Order: sequence, then C-alpha cells, then structure tokens
Amino acid sequence: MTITELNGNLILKNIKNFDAAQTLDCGQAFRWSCDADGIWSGIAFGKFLRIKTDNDTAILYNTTMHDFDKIWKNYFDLDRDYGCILESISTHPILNKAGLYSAGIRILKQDPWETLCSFIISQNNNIPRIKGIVERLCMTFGEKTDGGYTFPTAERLCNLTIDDLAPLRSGFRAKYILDAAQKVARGEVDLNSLYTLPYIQARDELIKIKGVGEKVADCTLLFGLGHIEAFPKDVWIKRVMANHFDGVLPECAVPSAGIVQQYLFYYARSGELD
DNA sequence: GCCCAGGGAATCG
DNA sequence: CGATTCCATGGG
Repeated sequence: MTITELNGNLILKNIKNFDAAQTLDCGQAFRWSCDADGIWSGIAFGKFLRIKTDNDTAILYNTTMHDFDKIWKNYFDLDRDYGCILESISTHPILNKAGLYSAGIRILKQDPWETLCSFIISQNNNIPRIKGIVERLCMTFGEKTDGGYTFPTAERLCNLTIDDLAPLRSGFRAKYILDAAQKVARGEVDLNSLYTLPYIQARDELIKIKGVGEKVADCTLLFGLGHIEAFPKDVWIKRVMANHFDGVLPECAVPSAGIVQQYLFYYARSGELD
C-alpha cells in the first residue's frame, strides 16, 4: 500500500480487499451513507470523513496524514492481510464462495462505546430502523460537528431518564442504553481494558450490562475491540449453521471466526446462499 | 392484520 | 439446565 497526499485528500494505492460499500454497508456500522458519486460519508471518533474506493485504490477526502495514522488506518483495519484469511478458507466450498463474494469487507475497529450502544439497539430489530434510532440518538444528544453529529458519550447519557430517550423511539431498549451508559461512565465496566483482556473474560465483563447477552457482547468485541475470535450468532448465522454446517463451524474458519462470520452474514443476506 | 428484525430477561418446568 | 413468552417499533 502506498499513500500520497493531493489537494488535501489522501490517495491509497495498491490496497487489497477493501471495498467501502461492502465494509460500511454490511451491518457492522450504522452511521455511513453513500451519495450519487459513490462517496461514503460518516462520523467516527468525532471526525467526519468522506471515502471512495475503486478496485485497489481508496480516496479519503478532506483529511490529513495525522488523522489517517491516528484514526482511519486502524478504523478500517488496513494493516491486516485479508488475502491470507481468504486463502485459509478457500478449501471449503461454501466458505470459499462466501469469501469471494465478500472479499472487500474489512472488520472495523469502531469506538467500543458506540459499538456497544449500537448493538444494544440492534436487538430484535432490523437494520434500517437501527440506523434511524442511532441517528436520532446522535442528533438529540451528540455534539454538532462538521458533517453532522458525534455519537454521544456514556457520560452524556448516564444521568438521563427513560422519558428523556423517548424521542429515539427505541422501545424496550431505552432502559438497556441507560444501564450501559451508567456502568461505563462509572467505570463499573471499563471498555478500554477489554482490548487486551482475553476474549472470554472480556465477554463476561460486557454481559454484566442489562440487555447485553452473548450476541451483543460478541458484536462489540468483534466490531469495536478487535477480538476476531468472537463469533456473533444472529438469526441469519444460526440459519446458515443449521442448514449448511450441521451446527459446527468448519475447522479452517476457527482462527478468524469473526471475519468469516461477517462473510457468511453478508453472503446469506444477499440471497446467494439459500 | 400479520410476520419479522444482527436478542435478552423473566419465568417457567 | 432448556424451552417459552414478552418486550416496542416499524417496514414489507
């Protein structure tokens, strides 16, 4: 991968397995949207970004080398070799097809609090409505910034009431959002410690929060904390496991289970598997 | 109207 | 332990 700076934009060349549309619209993040020119816009870690990918090139608009090194390189997981992972599952016919179909997906390293809160909202919910609730959460309690609103911190939310959250129309999830905000803001659950804590222990920490079970915890660990061994089992993945794998994940997928999980989720939802 | 959605808590037996 | 049931909301 090479990086060049041009007119305030960054151009990444020879970057493999990175497709903005697949990565940002595969259900791991809920705040990105695409315009007519194929440019994706969103806010993460308090910063607004526009990005477009085309084959092995990516253009990041109106950003700096400093922010790229500090935020976006890590956010888009650009240091990981996904070709190696795709190769490792290529011997299994279904996994191979899922991987080829999803080869532009990168597993994001999102802000852990935003990830936790977003996936609490995701429970028994559909993706368009999750996006709506998350956006109303940001507009109501986030801070105005370039291009929109930031994701509100746990500290901002921890003293609110369920009535305060009524404008979100998040239903029964409101009480879970508040419990998460309180435990995180008080340090009762220390999200930053979960980066390095072993996977099982990190998951047990997250499950202390009301409304957080194994699935929401796994999504937080995978999409926010870099634990690629986490394997979130939602209704789609349960169907794939039952219908195609006899309930057991193929051995070759285990080392990078979370990434393979996202390939399967994306592939299954496309209708190509059935 | 009915069914389902990136589930989890409460309550059974 | 495992299996049900309920939870708010809105799109299809």
